[in-house]
Amino acid sequence: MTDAKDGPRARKRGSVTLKDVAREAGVGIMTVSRAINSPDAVSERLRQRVDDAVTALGYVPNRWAGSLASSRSRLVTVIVPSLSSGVFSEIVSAADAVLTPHGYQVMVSNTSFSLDDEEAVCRKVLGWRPEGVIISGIDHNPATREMLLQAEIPVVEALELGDDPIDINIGISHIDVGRTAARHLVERGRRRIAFIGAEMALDFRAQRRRAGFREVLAQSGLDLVYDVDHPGRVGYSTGARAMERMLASAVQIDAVFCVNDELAVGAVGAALRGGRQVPGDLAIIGFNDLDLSAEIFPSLTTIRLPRKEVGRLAAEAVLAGHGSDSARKRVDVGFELVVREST
Amino acid sequence: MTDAKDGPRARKRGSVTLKDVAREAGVGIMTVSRAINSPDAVSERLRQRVDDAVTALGYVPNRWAGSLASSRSRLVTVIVPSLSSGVFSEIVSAADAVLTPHGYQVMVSNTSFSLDDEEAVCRKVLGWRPEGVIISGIDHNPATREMLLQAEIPVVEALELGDDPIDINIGISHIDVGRTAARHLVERGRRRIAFIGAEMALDFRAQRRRAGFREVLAQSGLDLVYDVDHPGRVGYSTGARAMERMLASAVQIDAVFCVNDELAVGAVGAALRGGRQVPGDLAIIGFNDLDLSAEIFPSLTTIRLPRKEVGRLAAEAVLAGHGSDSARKRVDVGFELVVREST
DNA sequence: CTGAAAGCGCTTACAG
DNA sequence: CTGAAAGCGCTTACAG
Repeated sequence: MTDAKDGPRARKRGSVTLKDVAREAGVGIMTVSRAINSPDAVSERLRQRVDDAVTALGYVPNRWAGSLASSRSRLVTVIVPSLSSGVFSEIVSAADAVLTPHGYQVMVSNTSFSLDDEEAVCRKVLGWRPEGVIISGIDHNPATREMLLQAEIPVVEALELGDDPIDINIGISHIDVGRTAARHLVERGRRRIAFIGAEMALDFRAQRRRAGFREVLAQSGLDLVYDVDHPGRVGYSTGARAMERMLASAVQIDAVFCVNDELAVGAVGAALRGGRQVPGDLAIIGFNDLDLSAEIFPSLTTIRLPRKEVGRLAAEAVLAGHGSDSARKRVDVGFELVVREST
Repeated sequence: MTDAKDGPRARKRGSVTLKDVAREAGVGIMTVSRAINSPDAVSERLRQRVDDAVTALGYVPNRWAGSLASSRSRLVTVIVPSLSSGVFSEIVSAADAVLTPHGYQVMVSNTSFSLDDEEAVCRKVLGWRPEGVIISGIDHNPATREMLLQAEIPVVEALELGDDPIDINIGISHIDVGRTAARHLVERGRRRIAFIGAEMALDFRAQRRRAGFREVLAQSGLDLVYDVDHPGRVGYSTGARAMERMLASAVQIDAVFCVNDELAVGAVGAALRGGRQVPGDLAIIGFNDLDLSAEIFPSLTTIRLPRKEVGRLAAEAVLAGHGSDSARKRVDVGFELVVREST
C-alpha cells in the first residue's frame, strides 16, 4: 500500500535505466550501451565517465529489454526429473561450470518424472526463449517433441541413447547396464537373485535396466526370485525399508540388483543391521556410482555413468549450436562396472 | 550459415508472435493477450478461436516482452554456495515446490563459497529483475548488501541467523550447533576429542560451528586433541581421507566432530575399514542430518537443520513480499540433536 | 466484451 | 568514436 500513488503502476521505483546513466554521464544512451557491452569501441575518457555514472547510480542492465532487443537470451534450460537427487544436480553443476564462463545463465526445471509435467515445464521454459535445452532421457510426449523441434535451438537429450533423437543425444544404453549387472552377479556364482526398485512406473531408464538384467538372467536359466517396486520415493530410506522387507520374507536370496545407488546404499545399511554379511550372505550391486558409494563400508559395487561428462558434453553441444556435425549428434559416453567390496 | 540472408539478423525464424496469432484468429492482439492471461474476460466464442490459433501455430508467449511490459518477471533467484551438494539442492527443491504452483520460475546460481563470486553472481542475476532473492548465509561483501538493498525486492538470507539482516532472515545459530555437539560428546564421557573440517576458510557457518564446539570443550577443561581442515572439497571421500590420516597419526582419540554429515559419513566408513569400532573406539557426530545419515550402519548421530522448512519458509517470505511484518523478519527454525548409533 | 495507442528498456542498423 | 530513429513482443490504461 505504501506505493499506491507513486504514479502509473508504481513504476518500478529504484529502477535505474540506461537513460538515467546517460544523463548522469552527459552522453547518449548508445554510448552507455557500448561502454558496457563493448568497452573497446568507446573512447577512454567517455568510458570512464560512464563507468562512474554506472557505479554512482548502481545501474544494473535490464536483461529483459536487452534480450528482447537483441534476440539473445543467454539462457540455457536444463530439465531434470528431480532437483533433490544428487545424480541430477551433478549434471546441472557440470553444465553450469561450462556455460557460466561463456556468459550463459542456467535455468533448471524439474518434471517429477512425469511426462505430462515435462510437457508443461517445457512449454513454460520456452517462453523464456532459451538458446538451448538440455533434457533428461529420450521419452517425451509427442507434444513435447514437437515444441522442442519448433524452437529451432539446440536440444540435448541426455543420459540415455535413443533411436530417434530430437537433435543431439548424449548417454548410454540402460539395457546394457542391466545386462552388465546381471553378468557380474552370475559370474560371481550367485543364483538366487533379487531386484529392488522404486518409482519404477515413471522411470523408463530404470525399467530398461531391469529388463536388461532379467534378459541375461534368463540366458543363464535364472529368473528373479524376488522382485519389488517398493512404495515410496527413490532414496536411501526406501532402499533400507525394501531390504528389511526382503529379509523378512521367506525367500532365500544371495544377491540383489538395486536399480540405483541410493537404494543400494540404504539396502547395504539395512542388510548389515539385519545381521547379514555383505557380500558373504548377500551381494549387492547398484547403479550410478555416487561419490558416497566408494566410501561406505563395505564399499558398493556399482555401474558408473560418467555424469559430469554428460553434463559437460551437453553444455558444449549447446554452445556449438545444432548438432549439424552428424558425427557429434549421438555420443555414447559409455559406462563402467566398478567392482568393490559389496559383491 | 543457412540463415545468412533470412533478413535483418535472421529475425528469429519460427518465432510466432501475438500478432501472428491475432491474424490467424481474425481478432486484435489484445484479445489474444486476454484470452491467454485472463480467459474469463473474453467471450467464449473468441476464446475458442484464439485457442485454436495458438495451437495451430504452436505459439509460446515471449516472457521477455511480457516481463518488460508488465514489470513482473515471475522469477525468484536462489543463490547457494554449491549446486552439487545435496544440502543446498534440497533447499532449492523445497523453495521450488512452493514457488512453481504460484507461477514463479526459480533461477539458481552458485557462488562456490566465494564472497567475490557471490557479488558477481548477484549483479548478474539482478539483471533478470527477479521478484525475490533467497541467498545463503549472512556473510556478504558490502557491495552485495548494497545491491540487494537497492533492488527493493524481498531478500531472504537463509540458513544462519545474523544480527543485521538485509531484509528477511531464516535460519539457526551455528555457534549453538557446535556447542550442542560438544555437550553431547562430553556427556557421553568422551575426553580425547577431534575436529574434522574441509574448505573451512570459505565456510563461515562451519567456522562458527567449530568455534561453539571449542567453547564448550574449554568449559569442561578440554581442548581439541586433533584439529584438521583437510585439503580437498567437502565430500564423502574427503571425510574418509581425513579419517584415515587421523587414524594413522599417533594421537589417541575417542570422539570426532565432523563439521558436516558428508565428512562424517566418509569418516565412519574409513573408521570401520580401519578396524575401529564405532562408537566403541570412536564416537562420530556430524551436522545436517542427510537422508542417508539414518540409514548407514552404524547410523550417524548428527544435528538436524530443517532444510526443507528453510526452503519453504524462504519461498513463502518472498511471496509475502518484504518483511514488513517485523515479527516475521527473523525466524529461528531451530535445530535438533539426533542421537543415533555412532555416539 | 473488444481494440488502437503508447511505452516498457534495451540493441540494431544507419548516419554523421 | 558518437547519437537519433526504429523496433523487439508484449501489457497497461484508455476508449468505445
